[in-house]
Amino acid sequence: MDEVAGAIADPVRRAILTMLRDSRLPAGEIADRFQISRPAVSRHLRVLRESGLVRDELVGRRRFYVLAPERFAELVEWLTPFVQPSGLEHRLDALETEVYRTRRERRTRGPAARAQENTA
Amino acid sequence: MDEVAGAIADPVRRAILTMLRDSRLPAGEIADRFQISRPAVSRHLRVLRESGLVRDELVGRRRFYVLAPERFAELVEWLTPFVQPSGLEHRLDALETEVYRTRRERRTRGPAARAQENTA
DNA sequence: CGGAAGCGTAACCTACAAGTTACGCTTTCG
DNA sequence: CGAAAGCGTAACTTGTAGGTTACGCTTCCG
Repeated sequence: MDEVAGAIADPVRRAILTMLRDSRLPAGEIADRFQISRPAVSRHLRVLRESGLVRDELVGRRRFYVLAPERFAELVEWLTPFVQPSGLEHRLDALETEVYRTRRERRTRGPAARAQENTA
Repeated sequence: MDEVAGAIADPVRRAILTMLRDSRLPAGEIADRFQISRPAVSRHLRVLRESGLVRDELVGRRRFYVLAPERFAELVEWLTPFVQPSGLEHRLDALETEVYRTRRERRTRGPAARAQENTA
């Protein structure tokens, strides 16, 4: 829990997580999107890995990073009691949005399409 | 947003927030519950204040701290897209729990009771 | 087989977060 | 009015997070 909160506290790591929301990415491609050096990004990736927020998949000489959604829920559940009752509406809206997004993506790219992406 | 995430990353500050969930507290009483020195706690309180997660209310020579729920929602909304679809159930459960908790508290202590507490 | 591609790690530097002690400003009250 | 209560702030110390460069290990491919 402490690790998760700490991991999310850094803006670079939050940006990485946002990138991975769209698709899995190899370490090099992630590093290219930042101004900081590749080793610096590599360590951010390690922090994310150790916090359990991402997994890595080795493919040849590349290492792909993938979101590991499980741990996110912890933090959300910790935060829930603090959200003001009037904020519940917004949260339900967000939930709804998310449900639609998930459905749309499942239509767009089925499980089969997943094997095709990121093979450049 | 960065401030909020950073504020929550610290275990002491999370503990303070949890305390304030039950009732508002004066700075001294908060400090007493930790092993670290009072000035240290005082700075944690400042961080929380500047991040907008808490407000302070001056009463005589005491300074009470109160939760300011608004900012919490930001973080929750940022996290929402990452929570796995199967996690939605858990989140809805948490929501339900929270709703009941809120209702129970509103029954137990009405708005009138609020003026009575923490007047020791 | 040898060089390049792709990453991680080690060693080092620097800035900052978080702790401590000392101090000063209001407010309360005998 | 003066002392104590209640907090915040300043100044200082120290561990660690995050950046850089240098290096080494696999994997791919001409």
